[in-house]
Amino acid sequence: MSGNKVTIKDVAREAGVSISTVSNALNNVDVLLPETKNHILEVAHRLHYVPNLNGRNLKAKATNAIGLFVTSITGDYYSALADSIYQSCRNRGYDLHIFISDNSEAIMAQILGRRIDGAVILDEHVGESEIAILEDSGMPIVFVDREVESDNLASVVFDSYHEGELVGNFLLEKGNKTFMLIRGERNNFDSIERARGFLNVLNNAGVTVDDKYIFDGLFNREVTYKGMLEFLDKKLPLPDAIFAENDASAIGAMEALLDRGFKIPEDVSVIGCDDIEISKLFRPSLSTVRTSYEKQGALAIDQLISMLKEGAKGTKIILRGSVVSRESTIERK
Amino acid sequence: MSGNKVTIKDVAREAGVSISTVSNALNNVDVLLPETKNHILEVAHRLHYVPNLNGRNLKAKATNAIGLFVTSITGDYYSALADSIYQSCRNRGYDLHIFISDNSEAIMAQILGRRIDGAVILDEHVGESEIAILEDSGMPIVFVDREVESDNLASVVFDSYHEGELVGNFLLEKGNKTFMLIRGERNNFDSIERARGFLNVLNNAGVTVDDKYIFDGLFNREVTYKGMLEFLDKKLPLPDAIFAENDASAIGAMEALLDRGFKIPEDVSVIGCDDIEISKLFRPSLSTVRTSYEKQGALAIDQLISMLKEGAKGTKIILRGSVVSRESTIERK
DNA sequence: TGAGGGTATTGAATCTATTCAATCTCTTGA
DNA sequence: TCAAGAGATTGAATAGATTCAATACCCTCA
Repeated sequence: MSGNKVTIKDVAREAGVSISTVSNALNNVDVLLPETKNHILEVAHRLHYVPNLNGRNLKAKATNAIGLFVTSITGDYYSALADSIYQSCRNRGYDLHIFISDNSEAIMAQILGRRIDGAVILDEHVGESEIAILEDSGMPIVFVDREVESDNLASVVFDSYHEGELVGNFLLEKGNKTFMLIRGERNNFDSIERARGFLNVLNNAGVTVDDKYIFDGLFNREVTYKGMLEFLDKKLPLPDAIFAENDASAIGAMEALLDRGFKIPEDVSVIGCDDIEISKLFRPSLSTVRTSYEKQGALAIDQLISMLKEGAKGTKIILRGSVVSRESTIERK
Repeated sequence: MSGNKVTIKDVAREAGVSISTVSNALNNVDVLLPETKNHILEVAHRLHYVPNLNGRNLKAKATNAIGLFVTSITGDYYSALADSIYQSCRNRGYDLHIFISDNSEAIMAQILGRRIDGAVILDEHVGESEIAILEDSGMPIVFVDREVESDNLASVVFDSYHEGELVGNFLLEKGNKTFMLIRGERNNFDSIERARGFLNVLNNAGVTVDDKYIFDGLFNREVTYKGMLEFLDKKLPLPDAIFAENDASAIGAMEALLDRGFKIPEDVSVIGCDDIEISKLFRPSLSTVRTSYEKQGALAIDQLISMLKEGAKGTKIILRGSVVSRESTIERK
């Protein structure tokens, strides 16, 4: 009926051998008579025996599993990253356990509680003091949202400043002369860096952006939609091009413009950043900056596994994006 | 420097008490002198002690964790479901471990290996024989992609047949007379049921759909886009309304229609099923059938936890959707 | 003063699987 | 025939935590 938990002891009794022998048979330790081994395997299979992982991992001091810690699982970034990390783990023979977390305690419990052999962390809840503890624990960990580098701590991050530069150069090359910047969150690192890169490029070209043409979209579609409508109500002249610091925000801006009857890109060009799924599907399709989340995930696992298997030291990897030009931007004379 | 693994033994030695006393202090067993307990807690904190979960779970025969097994983590359905399951687990005080899987062995290893106390499974790789083993194991499990019901096995599924009926009735009430059906996959249960519900409603109203107006979109945007272009090239009269069995497919159909210069909904109405994120954002926004993944996730966890805590028996829950009317459908005279 | 009783603490068993040294069995060769 | 050696199997220790019966201690009261 139920509660039928088969242990190695049951297999041993049923097969008429010792527990050690069953263990050897199951772990391919090549010292058994083939007939003994086959018999044990047959019995184990018949009883639906599956090793208790708690016992196994306790003794082995290893789990063959990697943990991925994220604050959310919704959204293109998270799912693309999780997916590429999954693929990489799979190719390398590791199990992947994904944990969603809204505080760092659970993360520390899983990592220091030895339920995994290594971790990838994308979670701003983890603070400096916890990083120090993690470093001290010797557990190999790769951060994908901050720059860290030590014996057992590594990171794979994007160059947000460069993304801002890319957009600035792209828009200038297309002949745009006046600009609007829709910011993300004021104290978000990526937001600050994208803005800095963008504005520096413009400044170097002798272009300044008036404060009236900068507002906070908070990386959010609805917020930007409303912000854009407010801007349009002021009846100021439209800029040649708008840079929204992420695609969700850019879509919100485009919706507001379209709802007010403006044509994109004829009246104004719009470019975002991130290349989320909707960007390609929206009409007009959105120009943007693509960074490879797949590459980020793969590099994170590569690094984690070389720390795990070869005892490699953690390093810091910085990835750069590239512009994807679509319908929402146009060449201006 | 590193590899610094603190065990309960270290805490006991440092605090000058026995291992049992440390265990009692940490687990709030109320038999200790407050000063002893506080001292132990202080030492444990100072040493950054975190219990080894393998040891703890082995002895306790419980993990306080629920496993979610999915074949993928990308896509609106998976992420919405995972998110609602996460929220429910969190509210109930359980950890959630998400596992992506492309075969059933890993699932069986985790579940029968006792690394979790219960599971939610959305994974067609799990076959009948494995379900029998799971049932026999007594482990509480909720399936969200198939109907199962036994002492420790439960399910929460959608009524796809009813979804098809909803669309049929909705389109008939809007005055549509001729129809096109874009199917999903021929041997997919949801696809079969949605088609059956839709066509039955039409048949009961005396309407038939010619085979020329039925094609397979495989639940896929690109495939449907191409299929729709092929259809349009035949220059057959457009139907009043098109039902695509999922939203991705409906978006593909709309893209083809728009690219050929047709107007939606003036020339033809389009309705999908699933209410994915893009549906609301696309222009025109897509009418569709909404089923609550959030509710599905919450019910799955409700059920799982009552099996876990109260030893409740598994039941079968069937959820129904409702039509969301947006810009892509119109009233016809 | 010493038996009885309550409270705080500890020792030892236990959970399951792995590992390695020890044992047992069989064969071979002097 | 028996020692040596090879090969197969087993016993016992171990991993880190929990649990419960047992002990130690202190106080009270006859």
